[in-house]
Amino acid sequence: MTLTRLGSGSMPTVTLDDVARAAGVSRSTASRAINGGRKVSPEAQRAVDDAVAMLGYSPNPAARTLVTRRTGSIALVVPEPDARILSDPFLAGLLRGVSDGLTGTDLQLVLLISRQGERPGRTARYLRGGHVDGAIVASHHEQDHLDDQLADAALPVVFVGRPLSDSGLHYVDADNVAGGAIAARRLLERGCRRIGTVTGPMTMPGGLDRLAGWEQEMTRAGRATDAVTHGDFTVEGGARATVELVEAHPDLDGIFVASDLMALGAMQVLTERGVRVPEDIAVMGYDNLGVAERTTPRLTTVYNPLVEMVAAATATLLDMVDGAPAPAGPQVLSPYLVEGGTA
Amino acid sequence: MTLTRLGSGSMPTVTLDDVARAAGVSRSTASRAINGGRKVSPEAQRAVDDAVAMLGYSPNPAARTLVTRRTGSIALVVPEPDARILSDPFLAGLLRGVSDGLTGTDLQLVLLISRQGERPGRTARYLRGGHVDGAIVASHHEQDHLDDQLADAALPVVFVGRPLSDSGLHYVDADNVAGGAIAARRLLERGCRRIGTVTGPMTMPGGLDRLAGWEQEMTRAGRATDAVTHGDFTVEGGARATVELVEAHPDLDGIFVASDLMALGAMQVLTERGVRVPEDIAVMGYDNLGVAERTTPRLTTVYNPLVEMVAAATATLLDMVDGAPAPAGPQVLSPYLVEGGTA
DNA sequence: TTGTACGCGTTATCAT
DNA sequence: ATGATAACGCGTACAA
Repeated sequence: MTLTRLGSGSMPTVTLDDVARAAGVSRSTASRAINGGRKVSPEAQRAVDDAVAMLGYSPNPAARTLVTRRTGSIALVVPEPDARILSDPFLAGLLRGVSDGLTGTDLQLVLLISRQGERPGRTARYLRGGHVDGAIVASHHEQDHLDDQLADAALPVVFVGRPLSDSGLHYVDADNVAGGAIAARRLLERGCRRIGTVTGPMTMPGGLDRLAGWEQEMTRAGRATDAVTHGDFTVEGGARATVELVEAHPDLDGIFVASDLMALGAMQVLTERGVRVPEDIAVMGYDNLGVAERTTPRLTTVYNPLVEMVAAATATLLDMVDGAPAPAGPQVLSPYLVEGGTA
Repeated sequence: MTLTRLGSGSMPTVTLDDVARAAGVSRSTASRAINGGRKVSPEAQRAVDDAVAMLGYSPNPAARTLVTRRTGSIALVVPEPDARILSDPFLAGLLRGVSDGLTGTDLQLVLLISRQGERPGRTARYLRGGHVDGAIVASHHEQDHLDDQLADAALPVVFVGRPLSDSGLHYVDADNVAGGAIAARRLLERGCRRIGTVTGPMTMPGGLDRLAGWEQEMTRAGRATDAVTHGDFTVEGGARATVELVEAHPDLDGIFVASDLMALGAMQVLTERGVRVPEDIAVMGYDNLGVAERTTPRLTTVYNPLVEMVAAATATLLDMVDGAPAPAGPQVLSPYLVEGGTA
């Protein structure tokens, strides 16, 4: 007897029943053999395995989900795709993190990118709708209230980066305050006499915290903290804020720029103006997520352990999905200095 | 009567039956009201709407999928995460493309990143398993035989980039031959007397085609095409290949580097060696996917219309999912020159 | 160890 | 327009 493979015509969906019949056992036995394989005789097991191979059987995920209440997938939520998110190593870092965290599992990744102009609440509805077993939410903006919308959800959720409204949600974060301090310290130890900073958006925890850390360290060293301008985590924004900064404070000989992308912009405008980096002005960046490596000279920067954060978040999420209680406090990872030639 | 919201306890899964009961109609009517709303009286519609809102009802996707045979999601397959894929604007471009193509739809995106060390065929099995309604496959390497594995599948699939084994699959591509020619032409018109090229991997269609285009144009202009070295689409590889190239051909005054990342490496080593760009040697890049914008001077390059390709692929896929036949031939988009200061 | 029977939540068919 | 009722494909108590 020959097996006829139907060409492009829709395959006649081989079901568990077919497998059972072909193996000469009942559906239950076939099911057990296919899953754990517990409580099934070697012969039955073999018969089922053969039938599966023969028929090219693949369990229907929907049916399985319907009864097990497990979808086998988790969501990565990337809200508000502003310039920073979609154009940068940031996104790649996120994906590497969850990808790392998912190795060994059979879970798949559903990527939720909030498209602008879509009805608010759509993402939250999707997440609560039972499409996924859990979610990790990255870098949310202030305006979207995903944290509130998810606060009372049954769905396991882990945030990457401290949510603005601390509603008891679990999250993993990097110690951006410490990072800002590291940057300041480097410039101080380097002997800079007058140090300024270009911050990130004051609406984002990361921007705020890095500034706070810088101020702390500067103050501790008895330095002024008045040379501050604000950027938006983009190259152009960094360039603009740097021009502002140096024009307002011509005596600067060291700048902490709160992201590598902005630092890139800073280096460009400084170079254009004939300012030598680091001889005239030392520049510290932040992130080390693929940009700092590519400047000349290589940017001295602070590593923002994004991949590790996301991997940790994923690991935690997996535990929660498996029924483990959410960890008591947040996990906080430490940034560290990455040597370069600009500070 | 007050609605009691259960706190963290797992919500008692409100089903369509509950809605129907609360609305005083049958399940069928409730279902119709919730979906198209066809053949349902205004009163019934209102009653159902109210009940839905009241109960916070959300249809069970698994149950729905089970009967409709639609999952409401498509997969983006990113095989073989080598250096190029995960660390670069390439991935961001892919995601922007599908994201663009998905606007207006209720489809979600499942990201399939082949993790190395996983059983081969896993991805193909997943795709054939009915988890998604369709798939777009990007930038596959030679070694994974996803194209073969998917050739006879019932699942709608669109490739981004020409598959190596042309098995009648549908794909959308960029005209890399034309792109290579554009790069060559620019260098020729600029007055370069001796032109070389750093290619991409000779195992990838893009690498091969860009070289072919360059050779075509050079030959047409009566120039030699012997100054060729091979890179791997990475910064380091580009730097290495460039050194090789200029050492073997000291008379070069123009180089076409087949990717911006490699061009970045090229500019770095050239600068280190005291070679001025573009005065001594003009440099043409390729891609314009986020790297060229950030070099100083800005790289002159050829735009590889990745986002448009993926968006087109997604659009085609959506049609196919909706039952439309696969287009006859491949869609091919055209690259174009992007001005910069290096050539 | 194996099989029987039921339930998961929805949509689709077909009378009414 | 509405309402029974039958699938959809699978896991799993429970009984044997």
